[in-house]
Amino acid sequence: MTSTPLTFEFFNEIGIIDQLASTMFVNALPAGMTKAQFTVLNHFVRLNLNEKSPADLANAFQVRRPTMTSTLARMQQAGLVRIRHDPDDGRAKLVAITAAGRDMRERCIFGLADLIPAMASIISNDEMQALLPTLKKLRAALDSARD
Amino acid sequence: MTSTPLTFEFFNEIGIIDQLASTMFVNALPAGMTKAQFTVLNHFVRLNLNEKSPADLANAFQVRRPTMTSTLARMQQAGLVRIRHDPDDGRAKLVAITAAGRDMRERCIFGLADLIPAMASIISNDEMQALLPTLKKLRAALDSARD
DNA sequence: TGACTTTTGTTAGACGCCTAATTATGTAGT
DNA sequence: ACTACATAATTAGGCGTCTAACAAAAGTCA
Repeated sequence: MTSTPLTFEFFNEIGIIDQLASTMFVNALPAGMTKAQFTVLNHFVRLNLNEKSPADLANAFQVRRPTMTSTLARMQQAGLVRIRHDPDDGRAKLVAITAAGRDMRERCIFGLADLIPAMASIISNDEMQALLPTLKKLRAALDSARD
Repeated sequence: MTSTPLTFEFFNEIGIIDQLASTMFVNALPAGMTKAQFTVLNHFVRLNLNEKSPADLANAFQVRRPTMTSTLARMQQAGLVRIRHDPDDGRAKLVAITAAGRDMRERCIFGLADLIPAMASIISNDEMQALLPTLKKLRAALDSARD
């Protein structure tokens, strides 16, 4: 299709896959839980972090600062994270996961477990493994292309 | 990382790539234009369509009906599409692209042209070509997995 | 010290996407 | 015909993401 350059077709597929997979993902989570919020919780647990600034978190997820502000506000409201002023920097804040946050993360992992076999019938490990290196490279390149 | 199963890592990369690429994409479009709206316009032109129902369009883009309703409402407001009741089905509507819509689509294509070389330095045609078959298969599988 | 620049976080406004529920219209089956 | 189910579109409400603009604090440097 000359009128659909490869580049557009490629990113169009990526976009639709993300949309569909994200919806399945969220539906496997406890009610009210979202992908963005789970990602934050998981980040704290996986990397065993104590406190991180919103800016650091935004950076870690390749998301803008205002996006992180609003996600964190909801998470704080839900008791999933604790936020305090950084005593060493009047501008900054420090975010930490709470016990309720860890608990919620556990329940998310539990719900998501069912998703793995479902996905296995849709795409094989070999296929994912084959694509992953290029995807990681692409992600890194796009990230550094951001101003 | 044992704690990040391949499946999650895979879809996480996809998600971030989509996010970053979409932002670049939208920034290359005329002011106020969005990816979703461009996609609709492009669909009409590429497939040389006359009229399509909102439901058909939603289906074509793997998007829910209410999503399409709101996108079309904005496009109609902007004069990019014309919407009328389907004379043969009291429930349905029929959407058509307007001259202004075609014009806008042209201007989008023009703006996007600059993106292709930029992307070329980020991922090669060969790499995209190599991934595309699996991505298309994955997209189709995820789509049919939807209820 | 003082002026300029950078960084952090927030607010405001817009979009796209979703789910749940509603209304109107069609279709099927008895 | 009537009833029951299915389909089209919408409304309402919520989340995540973005850009633009702003306030406050920190850093830089003459």
